[in-house]
Amino acid sequence: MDSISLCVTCPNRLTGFCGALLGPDEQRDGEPSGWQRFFAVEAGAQIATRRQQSADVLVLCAGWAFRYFQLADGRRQILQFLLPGDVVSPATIFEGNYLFSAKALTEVVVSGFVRSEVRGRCATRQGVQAVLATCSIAETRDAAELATVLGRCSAEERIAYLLLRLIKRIAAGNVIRDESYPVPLRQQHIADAVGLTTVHVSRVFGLFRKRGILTMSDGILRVTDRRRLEQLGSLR
Amino acid sequence: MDSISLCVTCPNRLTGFCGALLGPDEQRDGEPSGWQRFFAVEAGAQIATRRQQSADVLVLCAGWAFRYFQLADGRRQILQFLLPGDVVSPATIFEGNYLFSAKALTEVVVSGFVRSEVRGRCATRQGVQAVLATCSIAETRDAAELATVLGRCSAEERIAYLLLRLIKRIAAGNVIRDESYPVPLRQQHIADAVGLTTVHVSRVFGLFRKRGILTMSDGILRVTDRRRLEQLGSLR
DNA sequence: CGGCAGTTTGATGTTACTCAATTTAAGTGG
DNA sequence: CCACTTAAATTGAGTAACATCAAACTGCCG
Repeated sequence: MDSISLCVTCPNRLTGFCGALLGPDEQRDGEPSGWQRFFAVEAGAQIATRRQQSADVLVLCAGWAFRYFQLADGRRQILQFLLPGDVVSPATIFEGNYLFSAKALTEVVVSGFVRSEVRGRCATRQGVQAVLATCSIAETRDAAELATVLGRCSAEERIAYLLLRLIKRIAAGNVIRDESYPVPLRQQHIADAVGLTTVHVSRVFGLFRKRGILTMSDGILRVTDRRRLEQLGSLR
Repeated sequence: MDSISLCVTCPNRLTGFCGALLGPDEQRDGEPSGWQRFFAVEAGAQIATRRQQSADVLVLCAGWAFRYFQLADGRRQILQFLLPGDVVSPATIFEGNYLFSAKALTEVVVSGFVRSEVRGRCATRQGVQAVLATCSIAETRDAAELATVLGRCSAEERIAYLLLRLIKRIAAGNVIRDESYPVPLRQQHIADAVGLTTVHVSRVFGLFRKRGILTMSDGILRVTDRRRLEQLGSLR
């Protein structure tokens, strides 16, 4: 993970965690502010490793990544896909080492905030705590929903759930036409996220294609029957 | 859920969340302090329901309960078993309504703290924030580990993991002799916690018994081969 | 053109589910 | 104390869902 001198603009810095953390005065392009650093990470590279000590709080600025938990024998569970604006590991705001590992899916730019500074602002700056609470609540809700889906839902339901969650998050930050979403995932990632094998993921995609629900190729997910997808993948 | 006038002593109030929240001056037996109420809940009764509005932050004082998420068709996933001292739903400290439902396993005593007061103390009282952070981190870690186990582990591993987690928590607050733990769970609860059917849970217990790993009857779990159990159920 | 990573497909195996019957345990009222 | 009731656990047989193994196919890049 190389530190880059070029100052990269975090496209989502005005919203979410970054937005609350940085005052409006600091949210202009310009040289790094001293307690904020930027890193470029190449596709597929490790961003963080469980139990590793971390100097700062990482926030994803550009590209896709994922948080995961790996068992001793190599099996792994992807816990969350990370999109620009997401905190790589919210727990690092309070704790020195990572609870989970994280890897880059695409080329990625990560911003690191010095932890002590972040915590200082948590105490003093108006609104940071609220954002922190919201973020922490969202994290536990997501993890618990994932557990529910993994424990109680079929392969089709799991994949439908995952894709629905993803496209909602993608749509939140982008203009979407034709129910067509950029999703830079291999079937291996989907398998690791929903607790299946790649072979079975492929079969389910085949089924979805045959039934006219969706297709996925070239990193583009095209949803052709949103209603049916939601019948399968909504938890309510 | 009846409010009880009798003042019940929360045995764990000196540790964890309650301990940090209440000052040492308030930690004596006596009449309720005005912003803290107590409720008695009978075995099997609902303590909280998802999306229900909550006036206060509930903490379990006595008995066992569990948090769960229920799907529209009745399938449910138990997310965590709650022991005395546990916050029923940590998110309620910040949010008005429950993210998850909760039910009593045994007769239970729950203590309710007025939310505004809790939040006030979060801002001012030394140490409350740290405990809150620790508690929130533990919650996400547990949920993520659960997701990993559900997504990637076999039935035997799942049950071993669940029991190991439970006995660690039980042992933390009690004197344990003979690797023998009080566990007031039906096989139905275990099934709902690890994403299996009761029939299959029964078979796995039969296997564990035959192999001399553990037995469970009359609400007592007896571990006869801790090492083998840990080989199955440890994540490291 | 060959090589490689990712996907698809088929055949077969295993794990866990379903359904149904039986046993065990725990009350409950006479 | 004992028949009766009921909930929980166990067992067996058959089935469905998903895994495993292996081969073929696709698109891409050097």
